[in-house]
Amino acid sequence: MQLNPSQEQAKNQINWPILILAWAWSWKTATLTSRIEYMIWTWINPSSILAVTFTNKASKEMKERISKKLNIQYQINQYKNQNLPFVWTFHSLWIFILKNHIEAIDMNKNFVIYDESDKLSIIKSIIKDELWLDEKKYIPRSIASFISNAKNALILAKDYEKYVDSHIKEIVNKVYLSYQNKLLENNALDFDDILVKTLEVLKNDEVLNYYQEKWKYLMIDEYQDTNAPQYEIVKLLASKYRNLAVVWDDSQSIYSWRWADMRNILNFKKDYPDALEIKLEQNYRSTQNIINAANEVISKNTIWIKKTLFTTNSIWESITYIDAPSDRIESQTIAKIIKKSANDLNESYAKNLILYRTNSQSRSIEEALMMEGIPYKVIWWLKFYDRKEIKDLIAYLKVIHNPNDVVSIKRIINTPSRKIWPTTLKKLDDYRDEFWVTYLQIFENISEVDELNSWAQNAIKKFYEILLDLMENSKIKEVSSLLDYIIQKIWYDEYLKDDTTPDEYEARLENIKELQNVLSTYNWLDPRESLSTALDEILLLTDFDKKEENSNNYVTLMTIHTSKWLEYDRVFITWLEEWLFPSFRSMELKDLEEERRLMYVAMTRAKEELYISRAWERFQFWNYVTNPESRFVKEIDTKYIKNYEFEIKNNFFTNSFSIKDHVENPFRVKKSLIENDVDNFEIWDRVSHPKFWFWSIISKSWDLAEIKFQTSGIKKMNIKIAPVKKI
DNA sequence: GCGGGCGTCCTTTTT
DNA sequence: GGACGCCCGC
Repeated sequence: MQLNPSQEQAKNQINWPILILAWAWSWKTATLTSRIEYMIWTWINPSSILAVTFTNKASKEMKERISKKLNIQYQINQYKNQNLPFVWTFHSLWIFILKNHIEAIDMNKNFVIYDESDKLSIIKSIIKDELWLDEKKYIPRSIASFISNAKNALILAKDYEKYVDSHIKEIVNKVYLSYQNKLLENNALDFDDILVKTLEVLKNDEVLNYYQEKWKYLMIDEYQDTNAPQYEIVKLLASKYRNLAVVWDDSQSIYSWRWADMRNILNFKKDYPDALEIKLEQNYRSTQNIINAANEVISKNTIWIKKTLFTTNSIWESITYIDAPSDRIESQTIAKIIKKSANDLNESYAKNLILYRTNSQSRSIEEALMMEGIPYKVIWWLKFYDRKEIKDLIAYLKVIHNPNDVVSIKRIINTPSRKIWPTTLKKLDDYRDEFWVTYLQIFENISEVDELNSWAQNAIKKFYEILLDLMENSKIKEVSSLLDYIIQKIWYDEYLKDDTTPDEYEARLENIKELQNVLSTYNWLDPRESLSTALDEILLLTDFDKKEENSNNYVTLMTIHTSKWLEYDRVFITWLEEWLFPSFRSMELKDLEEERRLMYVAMTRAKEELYISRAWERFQFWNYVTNPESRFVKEIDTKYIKNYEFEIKNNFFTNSFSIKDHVENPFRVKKSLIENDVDNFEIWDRVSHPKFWFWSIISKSWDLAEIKFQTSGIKKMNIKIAPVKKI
């Protein structure tokens, strides 16, 4: 590949901070790879180069390119090889640092990582059993999001008190403190902690110095998506040698809801006022028409860096608009188009990507694809790890690895059933709190726990024996045979068979087999190490990462967020309706602009053909609703668009729903004529709202109330006239 | 104590 | 429409 002048400039500037603006498909990965190659060519030690990406996919791609260029091979634990540049995702990099140096902040390196549901179960138990509060008023998910917010703003539990300015935050403060204690006791970290603790570790001068010397050349991709802790960590790592290159695109910033903060770009310029700025503006993928239309949409944003994205691809294929009467016809049309081009042109189904705003929207499309007999695959993040059988087995592995992991112990102690019931567990917990011992210590001396009858003691003793045996075996067995051994030892297969229908049983066996496959890639490491490496990586693993690109003949379905980084010949963007995309939760300017960037990302996934679709009538929220056409469709000049011609116009409504089923869109209920009695509403009352669903009141002064949605923002409303109902 | 049945609460987006 | 929690009957 021949680099263009700006790419060339980015490649050659290796001893200076640089800021690279890279628009969609400007070959930034290729540029970065050339830069690495060039560095090595100037005798820079490869292992002192660190490149960080957001997704496993991106890091895999970069590794492949580097392998090719340098003619070398990456292996699973790349850090063992001293002669390769480090290419990592943010999360695996932080975990690597923690594995090596978490002792600097007095934690044990056998820590485990808790996922979202582990986290919620801890928070729930704190709210219920420790604070004796009603989990319906103090919703665990909501409290969890407060805590997550705090962590990403770098507010530690011990400092949270200073920020308490409302009743709810008082509760959050208590939960936060207790939650962190529990994590510490369990030797566990949650996702946010991975960042916070890494930063803490790097505040140790000796450790920091070690990494500054280790990685003298830093490259960060997708910098617009970094959040505060990530920014701080990168700043620390780069502060000594100042060889930091960051790549970003403001138009593709779609993670502000995860605290990604574009101000980090401004901070970068402040930290490195002498930084060189380079723009990569040539798009090497899409046709001019798609690029023009995408530019036009994004230019409606008020915060937007002027783009002169251009391409030399001169084909002017129009964007096709499927303006369907019903959701069923929308999906059927998509299926037909795919089927037709597959049949007529004998092309692979793998050319097609179907995008939607939220995961739940895949269903209607799946049905149509199924009807046409088109093979497809829905990509759901973390779905693999979320499955019960996988969680069960991984919980066993986690406990073997870290016996302090109480959450996992609780998960497995009665799975399969050992008749160790919740009351027994409660007694164990009380005992543990009273005598300050670990579960394992209790198990060892179970006969001293007088609160338990001999039957329960015996059951636990048996469980403990199993555990000991598994731990013993983990020292000698490679990780995939350890899994075999666990399954056999706990009679897991029989448990599944009893517990499920034959079909489900088959599906679960499939998943376990898949887990086996994943684990067996770690077999060549020594047993303990393979267990620990596998556990870290499985948690970060997703369906998406297992997907071999274009190797199979199926249509791919995913959310737009997931599609970032990918390119397909033919792309369908579906459900283009107001309230859905843009989402009804994102109607404020700031959020709306992020939705628009999301549309930009979606459009630029297409290389050759782009289809956009909406339906006049769709079955949604257990009703038939009509939503107006998305503003994003209107924002594309009609000269770029042609309308899809439906073949059998008269058949629309025989396929569709009868008119009487149709109801008013619940999102667009006109302001209520009924005046609410203001005195009926109290703080902490839960109310329903036709547009925003379920809320609770967090403050009230006469008729003006602040109402908080469970996971998102606070809205001010006048209770008297707002269409709210007490529930 | 367990499991089935019924009521409640939901659905952004993900490392 | 489905997941999950809770209640009540064995």
